[in-house]
Amino acid sequence: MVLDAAAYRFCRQGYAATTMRDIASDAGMLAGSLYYHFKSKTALFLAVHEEGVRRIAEAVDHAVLTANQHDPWQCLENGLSAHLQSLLDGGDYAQVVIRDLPAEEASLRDQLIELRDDYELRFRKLVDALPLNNPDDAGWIRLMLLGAANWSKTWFRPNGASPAEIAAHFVRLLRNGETVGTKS
Amino acid sequence: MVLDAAAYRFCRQGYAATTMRDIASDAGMLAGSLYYHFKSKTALFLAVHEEGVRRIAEAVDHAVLTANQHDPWQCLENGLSAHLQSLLDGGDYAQVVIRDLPAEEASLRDQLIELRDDYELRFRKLVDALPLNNPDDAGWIRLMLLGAANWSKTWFRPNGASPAEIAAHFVRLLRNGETVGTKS
DNA sequence: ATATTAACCTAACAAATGTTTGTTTAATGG
DNA sequence: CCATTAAACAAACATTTGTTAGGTTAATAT
Repeated sequence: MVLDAAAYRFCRQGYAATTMRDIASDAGMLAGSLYYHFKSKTALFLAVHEEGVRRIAEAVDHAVLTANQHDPWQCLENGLSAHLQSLLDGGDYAQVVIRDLPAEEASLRDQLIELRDDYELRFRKLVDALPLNNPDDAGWIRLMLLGAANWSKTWFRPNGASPAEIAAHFVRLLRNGETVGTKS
Repeated sequence: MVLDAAAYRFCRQGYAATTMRDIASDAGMLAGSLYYHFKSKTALFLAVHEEGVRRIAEAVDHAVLTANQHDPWQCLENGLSAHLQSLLDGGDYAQVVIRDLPAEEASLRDQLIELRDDYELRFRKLVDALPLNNPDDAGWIRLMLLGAANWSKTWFRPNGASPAEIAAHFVRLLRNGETVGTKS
């Protein structure tokens, strides 16, 4: 399928380094034929990006819903685990969302950033639900977790720790220092 | 200067989207003239990258040396602060190191990754010097801090928290949970 | 004064780029 | 069986790309 081929290439080469002929070749057709499905290269990239955000969001929402609702830290860990899983072995679509945004057209850039912000709103909620010693730390915890998670694609190796394990470690390190004094 | 112009463009547009004519124009000359100074586009990029690593490494080394040598956490925070400062308001060179690596030529990629690994060795040492409850956490702490730091260029705003403040928050959140029980 | 060299220009090169146009094929519905 | 439409092709288009080759200028050293 065309979108799959585009995701494959955009994921590995980035936007600028990917040519319409690359994508067409992978999809088993010629470059011109792509314009029957998408009206431009940027439109094709936007479609891949949207599908990527949709998939990650779906995975995270599902993971959070089925989490232990009585432990906000566990909810957060489940969400982060789903985020990492989508990113690290969730196929090409998810990684395109994290890769470099094409800086050329400002309007496209703004659209992509808006998509990403909408998505990250989920983690804002998850972190705000935590019982923190200092509620002002919520923002820092969110930035730390998402940053560390998104950067993990640079050092992740399939034979190392699994996405779920990584999420557990990250959340645990922050939880130890922020657990409120309710030893029940 | 040619290298400055290259850093400027590579930083903002990435490798593939930057043309030799872009760089030449900013440097006040024509595209062909660049080949007097550098033998190819990749050589030019490599030079920018090397200079970027050199600058960050220098900043971090200096910050760690002048830190309070009796507090490993403070040393780490100073190092991270210098790292963030280089990245966020340290000019274009530093950011090129963090931006996307050109995936095209594998040999170039490997060279760049090696440069980055050499640099990150400093933080491996800084984290290994920490008095941790569980020494196995050293690796996770390093990955978390560097990941969160490198990702900060996507959300950093000059009118918000300063690089030094960001570093302090990040280190504090981890320190609270990992302080060994020596209350002296 | 002459030779040398650094630094840049001019002009072109072949290849690659996103995109358009007109045409063909294959499937589908009446 | 025929009309319609989806989906692809073939071939070109105008630019843009990295790169090369040879010429020009100004400074420097001998």
